Amino acid sequence: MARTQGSHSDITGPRIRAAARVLFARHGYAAVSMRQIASEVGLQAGALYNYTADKQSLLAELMREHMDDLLEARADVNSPAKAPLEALAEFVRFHIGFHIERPDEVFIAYMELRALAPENFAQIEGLRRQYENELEGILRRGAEAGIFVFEDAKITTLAVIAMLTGVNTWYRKGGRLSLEKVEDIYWNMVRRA
Amino acid sequence: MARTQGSHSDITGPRIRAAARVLFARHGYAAVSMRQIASEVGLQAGALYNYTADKQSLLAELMREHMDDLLEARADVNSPAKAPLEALAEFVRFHIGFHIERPDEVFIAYMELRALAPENFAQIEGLRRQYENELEGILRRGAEAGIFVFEDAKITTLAVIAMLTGVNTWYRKGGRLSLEKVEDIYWNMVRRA
DNA sequence: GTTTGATTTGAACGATTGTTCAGTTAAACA
DNA sequence: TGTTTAACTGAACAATCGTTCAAATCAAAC
Repeated sequence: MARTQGSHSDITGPRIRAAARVLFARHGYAAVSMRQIASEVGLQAGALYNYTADKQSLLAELMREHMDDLLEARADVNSPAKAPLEALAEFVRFHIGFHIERPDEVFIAYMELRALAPENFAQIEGLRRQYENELEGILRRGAEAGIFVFEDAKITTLAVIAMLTGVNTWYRKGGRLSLEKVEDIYWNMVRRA
Repeated sequence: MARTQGSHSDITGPRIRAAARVLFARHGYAAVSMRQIASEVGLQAGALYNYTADKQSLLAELMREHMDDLLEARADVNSPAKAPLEALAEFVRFHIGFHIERPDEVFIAYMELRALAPENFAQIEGLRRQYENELEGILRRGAEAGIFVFEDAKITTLAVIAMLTGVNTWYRKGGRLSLEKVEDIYWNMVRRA
């Protein structure tokens, strides 16, 4: 066995995904060629296929990685036995904080769903629903306790998440507002609704 | 001169743009081929070039058409000498009403700016700024009159428009909420901020 | 019924696409 | 030092891309 150390492969893989992430977010999946990605990493196009089965899988991997990070980070923070109102506040702050740090990933996860092959779409959609269920659970428990009032838990879940993810359309790191300010703003918006 | 009447060209042109609009919105500009567009209209790809110089111009035309409609519709409604608060309410209702009726156009105008060649980008951006200036003018007049309070008129303008255009991420025609309800909701949100 | 010119076809073009693969390179082991 | 093998190159592939254009088609005008 040669080249277990000093090998490039354990650093090239992440570099490829990073380049793809930036290019996909900036120009869109369909508009980016494998040669562009390779050139960004300093490789020939053929070398990419040591790290991904094809272009489609590269996109799917990026999305899966993002969703896995999201669910894992959420699991780290989540404390199951909390009052609904407190749990909702915690969720809002977590969601804003996580998404504000990853504008490229969020943009891709939202925009390029249409570029996913059916099987990949189903998988990513499953992870997404898993995350939505966290919020939906909080809302349902709140409704049972008579704290929250809404018509449909599913729709309300989607509306809240759409609203929260909307931060990324206007917030840029290093802007006037601090993360805490933004979290407060959105928490107030959610609470009112 | 033959075929001034009964000619197909005055119906084929709009049909091409309509097909392109739907396909661009659904799959993205880069992912849609001229052959797909042509096939949707029942033509061969070559025939499209009687109606557009190239694919890029087709996209630019769609955007320009949309922005022209927007500015024209706005000019029809706008009554210049109104109190700032009333003018702002009118603007919010107009913006929501106009955008909610054109989800495809709005989505393309927002997403495919990156696909525009520099000169087309500059032109569309000019029209967009023209529209933004309408709102910015209202805000400035309101600030001078001491009715509105904000730090930066330009940023506030962008924030309000981004927020309003956000309707299209969740509102679908035929949903539970009526147009008037939605207009009310957003007007309340804007007024608070 | 013939002419006319707008409209469309169908084939072709060069470029670019995603992908494959035999061969080269160089680091790690014996 | 020589062998091994992961990592990469560079060329090639079939397919598809946007675009062009001569030829065919069509319906209105005379």
